[in-house]
Amino acid sequence: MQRVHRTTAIPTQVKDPELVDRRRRQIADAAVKLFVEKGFHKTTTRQIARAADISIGSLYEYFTCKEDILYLVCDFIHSEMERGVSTAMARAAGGRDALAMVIREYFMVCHRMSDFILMIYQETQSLPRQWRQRVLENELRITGLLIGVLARLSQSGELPHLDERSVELTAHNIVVLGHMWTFRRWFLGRHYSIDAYIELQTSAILRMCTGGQVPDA
Amino acid sequence: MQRVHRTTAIPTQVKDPELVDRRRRQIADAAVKLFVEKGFHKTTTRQIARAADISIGSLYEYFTCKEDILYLVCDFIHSEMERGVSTAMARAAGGRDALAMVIREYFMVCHRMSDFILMIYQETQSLPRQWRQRVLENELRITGLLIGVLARLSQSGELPHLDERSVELTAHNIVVLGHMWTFRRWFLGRHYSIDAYIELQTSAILRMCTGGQVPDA
DNA sequence: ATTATCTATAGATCTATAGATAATGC
DNA sequence: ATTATCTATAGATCTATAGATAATGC
Repeated sequence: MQRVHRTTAIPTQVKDPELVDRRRRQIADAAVKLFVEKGFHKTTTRQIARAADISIGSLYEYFTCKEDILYLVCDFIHSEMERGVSTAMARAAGGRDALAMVIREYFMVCHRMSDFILMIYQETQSLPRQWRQRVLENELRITGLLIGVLARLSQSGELPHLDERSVELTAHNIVVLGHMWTFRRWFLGRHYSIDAYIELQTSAILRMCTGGQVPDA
Repeated sequence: MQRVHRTTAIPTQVKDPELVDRRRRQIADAAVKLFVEKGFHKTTTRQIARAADISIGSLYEYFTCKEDILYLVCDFIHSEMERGVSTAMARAAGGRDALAMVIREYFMVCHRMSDFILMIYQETQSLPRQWRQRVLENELRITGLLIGVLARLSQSGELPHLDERSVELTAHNIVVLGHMWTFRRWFLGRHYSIDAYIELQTSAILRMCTGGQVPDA
């Protein structure tokens, strides 16, 4: 329902809400491919319409401007990220090596969503002020998922106790080191497999968290 | 002379090389401000010409296309970064806590160059293939400076011995955590001063490198 | 009747250049 | 003469909309 709320924030001429959802999904699916491939500014509204298999006129019944489409695309990507990270967290939570599993699962989400994450880094600036704001809030919500996990592990003693600040910053670090695989892939991908990358980064992050105090070894 | 080589790679109609350098600098200075403010695509060549205080016709005597200007701007930024990081490394090298000083100096360069680093993240994709390649090489050269420092510290025993891979990846991590201050500044800047950020990240990175084995304490 | 869709295009750009003019050096 | 600069604009977009047409439901 969160999604419905956000989607309906974009004005439309079309009355049937179910149709609006369907067409917007169809348009966003077409647009995201083009944005990833050529970037937002080099993609024309006509190309989006053609790829979505509707006319340019219809397209403008569902959006008031091109930036709307970009916002919707970003929003879909973040929903997908959040979904991915949530289930990953659930799968990994509990048990020993919980943090290592959390990191692995999160990094795999980044790996899968590589192109989309990269696109968000590049095009967020093209959004109107208010929507950029919302995209950043989405980014923060995803970081929040990791903050939650770290806080829990820190509480339960599976990690050495970290103060609130350190938990927060560590979560941001993990998030960004996951993104790093996407925006330095032109280098990393040539020298490391995703598994090697995850393994090395996981042990680095664990050292960062535990500072050598392995909790129960 | 590296710079001259690169600059002259961009074709021009103007014969006097000293004039070419001067005008291009003047144009790049104007352009970078506009690119930071509005992005590459929303900046017009006319705006650049006006801001540089030359006519649009003259501008096209020094560049063959708009992307040339972006490339030159990126190149200047990377030169400036490299200069900053080099002198920072020199200032910090040697002595105990060498790594902590290196990190501080590097992060301060990122802080100073915040807007420009962010712009490169956003606009590198807008460059033609070959020049994007060059920008990425520049990025790698800067990372190389940190690899060099880490390798030296690791050799000299100021850090625990790290294998080649770990040195390389740690350098990338430091580089990216410096960039993180620029592209998450909308959040971090509201919660941390640059000094607090550096302090927290430095201790995190040190733990990451030493894994609790403090070398001589 | 109402809703959704389409075609055709107005209107507003923006990049890059042609051709004219001014400045410089022999 | 040569080099650098300018003005004016060709030519090629591209976004967004007006107004016509088709589909749907009463």
